[in-house]
Amino acid sequence: MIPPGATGTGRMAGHPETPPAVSVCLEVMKTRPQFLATAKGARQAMPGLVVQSRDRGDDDPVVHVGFTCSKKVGNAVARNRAKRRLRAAAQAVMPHEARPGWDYVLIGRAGATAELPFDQLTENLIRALAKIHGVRK
RNA sequence: GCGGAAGGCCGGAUGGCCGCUGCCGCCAGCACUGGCGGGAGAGGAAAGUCCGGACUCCACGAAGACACGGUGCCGGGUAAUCCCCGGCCGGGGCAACCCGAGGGAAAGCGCCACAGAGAUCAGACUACCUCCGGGUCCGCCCGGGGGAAAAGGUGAAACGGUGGGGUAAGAGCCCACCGCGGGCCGGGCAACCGGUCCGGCAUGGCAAGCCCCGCCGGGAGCAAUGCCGAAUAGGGGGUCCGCCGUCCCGCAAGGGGCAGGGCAGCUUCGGCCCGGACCCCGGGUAGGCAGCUUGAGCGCAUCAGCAAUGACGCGCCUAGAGGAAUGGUCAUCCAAGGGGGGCAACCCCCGGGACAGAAUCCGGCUUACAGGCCUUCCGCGCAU
RNA sequence: GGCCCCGUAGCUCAGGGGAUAGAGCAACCGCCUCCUAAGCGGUAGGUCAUAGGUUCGAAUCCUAUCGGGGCCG
Repeated sequence: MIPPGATGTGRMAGHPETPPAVSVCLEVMKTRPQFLATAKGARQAMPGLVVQSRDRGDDDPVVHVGFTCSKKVGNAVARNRAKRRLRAAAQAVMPHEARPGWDYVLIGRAGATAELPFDQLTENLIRALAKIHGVRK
């Protein structure tokens, strides 16, 4: 999925094959308990998306990222398109902005996630992460 | 040129950068895997899950019957169908053409509200004709008997229709045509069509009411099914057992033997109940693998056929994910739409892309859909 | 992905070819009471999910569509 080659537990932190800027290793979260746990954490809404996140507090520096859309967004085509754009945005932003050991869930919003220009969408994501990290400090 | 009918096809294109999922080759590697290169990667409906199959499991002597469900003009096509093609009949349209669950109501049962005199073993309100009696303003009226079922009116439907004869008035009472039923002849594989003769009105509608007749159907579904298989808990089996106690050695410290605990029992062997540790076994969850993509496949040509389709030849390989890849972004072009300029061809600017995302695989049907292209045909108008 | 069920008044449901489509609760008006509740009387409220078809006639029968809900080892 979005992080290069990130499937399964074979990928451990510290390997240098991830994007060179920051040594943050991304993984996609898939299971319902992970989503529910992250939903209890900090939440930041922006015009183009909603971000939920939490510090897992364990020693594992892996960053989990989940993508989701409610049926409010539209039919299957609209939901898949929104999730793809969120993946593309996460791929561009998360290696630089994410914090090791945190989980993030990106939620698509009706209309905006699919229609907003891409640079605004990434800018939304950066600002949302900055706000969350600022509050948590 | 205008209006219309039918059928088929397409469903943005090209390129750059960054990514995702399989496959192939090379290199590295114990394994997991990693690197480089190459090539592939959503639809006509992928949808609804309405039909039909393939495939898998379950059940079952073969086969048939009953029940239940489906289907229903005839012939053909197909692996099969509630599908497709051709034809028939009925209805609609000037026509091209379109629509139709379209077997059986003289096997049986059931239903036909309201209105109406009468609704299926039909019926007689108004009104018609006639006879008898009475009345009379000589038009006719009243009462009773009989004839008759044409007219009015009701209804979705009134026991054939139109016309003529006939009659006191009438009636298939008689005649002609139409309709209906039966026989014969001709055409057609058949549905059915045409002709002719006879009968003489007998047979209201509803079977998407029960039903009868013909044909079809065993049930469940890829979350099917097969294989591998953690942790934890639990099941079966095996071995061993702390503390305490007791016995032996020793002056003592200590060492060693027996013994897990409990119950019944004089004791042994043995029995029952309750524990702990370790090992083994099978079931089995998460998870993984297979099923999983070469198939009633696609393209082209020829032949057979009115066609659906079939036969044969050559060529091609065309998604296989698994909470689920097929994307993000930029540029140019193409078309819908809008504005401006120009007689026009055309030019410039703005603008923005229908319905919709594979999930075991096929054949159909149905539904959604911006816009575009092609072919054939019909009617009207004009010109020749 | 597959299988199955249900759409009738604001809510819960009847009605299974001929009704003006009913019942209970809720709503509104009135009576009762010092006031409220209960009780009594009355009123209004429906594209019978949508579209075709069968029938003289459809909420009811048939077909398709739309919407909602449930189940699977």
